[in-house]
Amino acid sequence: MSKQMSVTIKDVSKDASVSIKTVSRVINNEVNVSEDTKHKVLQSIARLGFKPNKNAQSLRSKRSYMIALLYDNPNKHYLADIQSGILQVCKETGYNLVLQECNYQNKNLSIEIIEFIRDFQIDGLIVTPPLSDMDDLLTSLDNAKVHYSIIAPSDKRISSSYVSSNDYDATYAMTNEIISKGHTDIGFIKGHHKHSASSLRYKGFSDAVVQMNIPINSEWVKEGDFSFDSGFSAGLEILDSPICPSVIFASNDYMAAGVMKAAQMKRIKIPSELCIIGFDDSPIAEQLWPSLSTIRQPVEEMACHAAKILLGTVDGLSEKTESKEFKSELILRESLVSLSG
Amino acid sequence: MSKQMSVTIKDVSKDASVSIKTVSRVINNEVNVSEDTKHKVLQSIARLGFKPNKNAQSLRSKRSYMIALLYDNPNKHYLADIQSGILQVCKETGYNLVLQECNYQNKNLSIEIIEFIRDFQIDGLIVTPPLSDMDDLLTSLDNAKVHYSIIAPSDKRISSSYVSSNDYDATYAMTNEIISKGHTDIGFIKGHHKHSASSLRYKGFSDAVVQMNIPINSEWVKEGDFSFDSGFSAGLEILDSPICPSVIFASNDYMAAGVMKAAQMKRIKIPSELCIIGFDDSPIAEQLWPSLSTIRQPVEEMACHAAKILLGTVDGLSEKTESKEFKSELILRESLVSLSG
DNA sequence: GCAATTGCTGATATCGTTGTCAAAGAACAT
DNA sequence: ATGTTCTTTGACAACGATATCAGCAATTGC
Repeated sequence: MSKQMSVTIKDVSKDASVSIKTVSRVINNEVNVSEDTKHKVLQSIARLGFKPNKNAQSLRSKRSYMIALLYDNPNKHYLADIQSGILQVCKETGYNLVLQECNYQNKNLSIEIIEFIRDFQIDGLIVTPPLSDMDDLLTSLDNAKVHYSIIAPSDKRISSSYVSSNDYDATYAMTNEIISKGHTDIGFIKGHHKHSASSLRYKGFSDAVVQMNIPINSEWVKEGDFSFDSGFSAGLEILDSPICPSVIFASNDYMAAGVMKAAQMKRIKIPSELCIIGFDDSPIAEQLWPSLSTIRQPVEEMACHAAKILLGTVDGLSEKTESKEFKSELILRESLVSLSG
Repeated sequence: MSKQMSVTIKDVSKDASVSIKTVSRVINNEVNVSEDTKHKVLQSIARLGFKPNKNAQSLRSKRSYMIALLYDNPNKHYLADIQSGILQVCKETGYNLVLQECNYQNKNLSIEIIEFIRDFQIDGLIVTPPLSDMDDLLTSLDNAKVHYSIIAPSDKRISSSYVSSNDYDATYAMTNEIISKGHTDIGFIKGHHKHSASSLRYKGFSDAVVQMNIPINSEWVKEGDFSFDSGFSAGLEILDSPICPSVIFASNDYMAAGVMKAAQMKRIKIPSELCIIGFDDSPIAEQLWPSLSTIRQPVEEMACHAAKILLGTVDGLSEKTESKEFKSELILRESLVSLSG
């Protein structure tokens, strides 16, 4: 206790008068240990304050008790939510989270990631958009027999470790909400084409519009990259059209904020002259004036679930968790009102 | 190569016809290895694609090649910047970053952190506000001989591993800027009292005001907690005063955004009737309309520097990096104009 | 010329766990 | 009584690196 040296399994085995292997058995909750010896060992462990050395465990068992988060996402709030969701599960299970920032354009990405996993014996990965949209990456991970779970908008990909959001349904529902308020002139700003969410969100919008026999004016449909600036430019372009829409639906809140700024600079009144819709329910949605109608996905919960799925496959102990699609929620705020006149 | 098994130092030693110790010497860049053998070994390493096993290294050398980021900060952008700054350095040096979210109210915080470090043999810590303001925590770390570097507003604490920002100077300068524009009725919203930045920022403001013989109206000074909501409430309170200030200076951008929303709801025109100033240059500052005048700290650079300092002490190889105070920059945007009338 | 120092190298112990395998005893079947 | 199986246990090797220390040349000092 007073010495600097830390207590090892050997000390425990002496204290409990059993072999080190038996102590190891108790630590790892193996079967075939009599209640008596188990109790004895646990007492010694408690008395000596023994903590297994993770590096020795990792070296021998080839498991690191660490999982990594793979991301290449400019949206910091999204990322922060993902991180805290994962960290909750890590805290419960004693795993640790390491960050791995990636560049989806990196030609060697798959190779580098697999090297990283081997180097640090990372037990598993959580893959977020847009990396989760890269089929070749996922295939490489499969081939390398890497454990992973992915967070992504739902589409047809079949995988057992899949946490998804229903982006299509969400924009479909929001578009119906817009139409029900009497609007027919609706602009749309798409997201970055590398994100599968972009096409799904647009499809939800266009399907809803077409279903109601409302024509899509292609002058009012622009492509952004999820950034404020791209939303701002797209907004300016749309608002420069000879005829303006009465609503602009942007594929995320940052772009919606860009549209709002563009409109305000042009002295267009929101929401009376122009309604604006976003996606994500970022903090900024509530902080703008007027506040932004948007769509909320339970990102933190999704990340939590993804971590549980991963640890379920990695760590036999925790019960298996199933794939799941999470539902989004429409958040109606000041920026969307019924069409007047 | 074809086998699943990874290449070990033993394989290299055979291939190069030297002892494993010599290979180890080469890996670790030790002295007293002849150029000849060094070359031979490096060739074998390259040929076999050898990568040292981090867990074995850690076990033997008691170093994990991992550093941890300690935080308890609601500001996600700040945190994201910190993370990417650190990750840059990690990438260069081959270290990894693990996240450790803390609760500054946790009574056992010091103990838990030190346990965490022992468990995972974490090589060092980077401590961010408000944890960096907790003297007892830092003392515990010192006693446990834990390597760490801290990021904090400058104050008198003496430490060799200290990256600081000049919050006092920054608000002092900004206040002078405000005064030079003819304003004398200035409100201020303080930040969370647990952050030392809060008092420093207020002191910079009040010193500048007092120096110019401008009285401080205590009705116009409120305390928030750095959140949008607290800024919103404080803003409403100030704007409900019988006489309103012509400027409100908030201790961060989120609170400033809250003030802006409060003003806009009251149909107070910005900036003609009320100027608003923030702090941090968060993305929202530019995205609001009118855009927010604020103060920019090079957070990412600071984090980068903190990581370098830490790895300088942890990892003898990299050259030592010194403590440093980073200067802030005034960002003047639309929300601050000269007093008219 | 001989001892002392320096430069380079390798055999082997070691870090703290888990894995392998065999032994001992109890329980059961024949 | 004997063979077979099951449960519980421990001795020892192994994981893949670094640390210690000793040995052997080559160089230096006097």
